[in-house]
Amino acid sequence: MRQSQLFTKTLKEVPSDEEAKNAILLIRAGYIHKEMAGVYQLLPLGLRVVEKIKQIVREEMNAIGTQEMIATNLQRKELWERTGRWSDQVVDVWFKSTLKTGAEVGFAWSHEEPLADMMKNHISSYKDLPVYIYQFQNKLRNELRAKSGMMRGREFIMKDAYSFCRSEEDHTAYYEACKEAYLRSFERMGVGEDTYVTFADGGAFTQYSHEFQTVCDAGEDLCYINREKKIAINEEVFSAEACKELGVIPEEMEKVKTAEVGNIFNFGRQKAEDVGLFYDEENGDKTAVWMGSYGIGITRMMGVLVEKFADEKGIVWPESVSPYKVHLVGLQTDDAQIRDWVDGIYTAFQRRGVEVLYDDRYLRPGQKFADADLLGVPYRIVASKKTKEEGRFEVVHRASGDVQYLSEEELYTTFAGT
RNA sequence: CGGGGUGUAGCAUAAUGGUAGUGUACGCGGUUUGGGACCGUGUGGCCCGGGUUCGAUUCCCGGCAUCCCGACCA
Repeated sequence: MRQSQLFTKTLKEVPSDEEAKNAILLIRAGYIHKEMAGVYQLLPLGLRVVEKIKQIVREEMNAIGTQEMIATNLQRKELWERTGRWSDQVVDVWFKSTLKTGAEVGFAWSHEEPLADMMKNHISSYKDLPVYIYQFQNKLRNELRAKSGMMRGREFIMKDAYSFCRSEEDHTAYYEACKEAYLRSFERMGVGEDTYVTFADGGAFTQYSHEFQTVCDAGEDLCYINREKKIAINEEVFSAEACKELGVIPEEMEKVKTAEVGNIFNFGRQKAEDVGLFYDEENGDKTAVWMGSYGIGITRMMGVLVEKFADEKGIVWPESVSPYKVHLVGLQTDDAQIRDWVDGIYTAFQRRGVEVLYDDRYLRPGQKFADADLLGVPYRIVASKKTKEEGRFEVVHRASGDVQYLSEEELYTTFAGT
């Protein structure tokens, strides 16, 4: 992508209506646009990051046999009434509207009910089980108070998966596989070290549920963690008994702020019973399906990554989610000879399939470097008149600041990657 | 939903009971060119409604928006 063609502009000033570091940097760098409190448009750069995060999660979900689909945002009132969750007293984040016909509809804050109900069309026998589905979808939640930028919005992208099993054993096997898939996903996004499978309140169905909490100062949750044993307990269920059960000593637990990036739930057979999702056993018995649900906050993850890795100059993306792999910064490109030469390097990168953002603008170097730092692409490659004469390219690693000098050929072998 | 703060140009800000100044961004001309350079010039603005007043961007009331703290987050 030629930066001169990118319609987004960077901002030197900090927006006055944002306090959260993630929102400030993402807005300043032109990744997102604030539409209203807790609602952000994804601009071209932001979309690329979101797609990168999604792709990692997609690969891991596919790998454990989960099938991707997309559910609708409009939902039936009748369905939620059946499970007692239409009422605003029970679920206080509903957005609701009315069709021209007069029928009330809800906007998706979760997809548990509709997808469980939908499965009645596809699951009727034990032979049809198990089924694992997932989607990336916008969730709409009428939060009383949006805050922390991308971390807690009213409209956000979530990956939600649902499992439909015959037995508890089958369910547990998938549940564990999903747990591993999540850990691999977070590892790939660069926060494996700091992300904990956390014991949290299990709600109505089980004693504990599992959350995936990433240590992050901007997070809203408090957890007690044990770094060696890699065990974390949410403050809400932290107790002497809980510690004993998990084999840790309360005094050895470190209290940290965390952001919930994922959550997995075991519903048992209750959910299917409420919705009316039954299958025939071999002997003809009607049995409720054993269900589970599994979420990852995609856009929240984007915010968490900014919060965790950004420095005073701007965003620092983990390579796996960066909108581009290299940022080719051309200097003296107003000189036609230099420009043609740098254009050639840009084209060569593209031909080799390297995701490259090319700063071809006629600006002063300082401005281009400042923008590059703000955007946070992992490698900045400068191509200038001097580079052309000396035949070696300055390559700066955004995260560490390490500088190396490579020949043109080395550039391609290094970044074309295998 | 309770408490507090703030609404002036794309963004950030200043002053003011008599229609508003600056920075940045943007347009034009010029000097610059390895860390957000500079000179000249130009475009562009008081959240909405009501009240007080000869006159309100300014004061008062209400609304809306937004931020923060708390509550909430099955």
